[in-house]
Amino acid sequence: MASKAPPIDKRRQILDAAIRVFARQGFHSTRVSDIADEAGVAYGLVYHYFKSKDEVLNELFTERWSLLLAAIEEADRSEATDRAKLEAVAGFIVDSYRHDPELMKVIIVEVTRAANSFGRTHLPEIRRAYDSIASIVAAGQEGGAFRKDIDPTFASMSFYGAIEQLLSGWIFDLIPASDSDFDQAKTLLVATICDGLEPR
Amino acid sequence: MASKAPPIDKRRQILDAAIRVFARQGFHSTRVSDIADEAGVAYGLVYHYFKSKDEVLNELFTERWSLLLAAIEEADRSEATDRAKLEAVAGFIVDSYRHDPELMKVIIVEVTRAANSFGRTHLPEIRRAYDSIASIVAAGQEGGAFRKDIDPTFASMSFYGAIEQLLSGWIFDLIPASDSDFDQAKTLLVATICDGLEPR
DNA sequence: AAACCGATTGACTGGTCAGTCAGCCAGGGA
DNA sequence: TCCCTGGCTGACTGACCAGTCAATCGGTTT
Repeated sequence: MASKAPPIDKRRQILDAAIRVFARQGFHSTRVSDIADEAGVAYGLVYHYFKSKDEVLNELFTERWSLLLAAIEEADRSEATDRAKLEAVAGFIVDSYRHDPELMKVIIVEVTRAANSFGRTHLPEIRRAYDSIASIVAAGQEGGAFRKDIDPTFASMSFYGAIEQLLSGWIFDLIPASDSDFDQAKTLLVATICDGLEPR
Repeated sequence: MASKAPPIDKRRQILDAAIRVFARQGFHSTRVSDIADEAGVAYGLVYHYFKSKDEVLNELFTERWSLLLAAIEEADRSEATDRAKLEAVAGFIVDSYRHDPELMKVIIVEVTRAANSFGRTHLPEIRRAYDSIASIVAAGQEGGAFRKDIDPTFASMSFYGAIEQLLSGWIFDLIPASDSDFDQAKTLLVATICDGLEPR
């Protein structure tokens, strides 16, 4: 008993190879043969497990984005202060990058910031993230923790935009990306959005 | 005398057509023939004026980005308050979108947020924008207008990221884009980054 | 051992386009 | 009138690559 799955999961192997190749060359300039080569697998096998090249990227995105959505929604529902909820969101995304920079690079560069081509399909899911963040802000306004003259949707876009810009900076070596930079970023992100630049 | 240039500038005509087509279909899925058709011009003429399809996009980006850089750098040098300088930057970008949404869509979607493929070539110029904004923030910190515990580069990335995210929201119909939304955005953008979400 | 079946292989096909190029045409000069 | 020049034309080519498919392999069942 207990041996329906082959010893090595070729499907997983292909997905992991795809992460590496997409991160290195970008989705558009990777050939399906590149993925197969990187995975050490025959060309045709990619099509045994996936309907198309697009579906490979799809799978990578969905796998990770659902985690991210879950994390944001959990923060939203938690009992923490509103500011701590935002910290949790920023923290989760920054840590995602820290632990798997290649995957996050692919997701941001090829999906999230490619809303014209590939990301178009996923706009609803992407939007759900903005909405959940907006919901945290709205709750903060209700409870008096945040001022009420800034539209929650607007605040959410700014916050998320700042996070993504930061990741882009790391991805393309525009800003230093050490462990301490990551930790600082979490704090500063929230400090900026909550306290602002002007001294109190 | 005075007629070296043909009555209609075909080169300009091609560039304008390219803006429309790139905005509609995205760079990757527009064929050079699409540009020629939209411009009402023969296929080969595109190659008379431009070395390649890439060069068309290049030209569009450079044309507009240099204006943007000039505007930011002028704000940086001006005598206004530091907060007003940031307002000038946000205002210029928002107005650019208001007056020419298709061009800005192309620039953001195909260059600025496509740092992996096309944007890679332009990273230095893009970076210059971040740096100039950072320089405004740094000046504000020197003069005591801004708190000093937030790294200027970090603040600059957050600010620019927020702006770009907002434009993306307009571009992809995630948030309403009326004239009053544009005006509000300028103010809120600066209010958020300077004052923060928490009440004072 | 023979039939069976899903995993695996990689040569091949069909379609798509960027870029080339040989030549056309209009109008200015001799 | 007849060249000459350079903007302009669009059919054509060569390269590239996603996706197909017929064949093979290796393990399991009867």
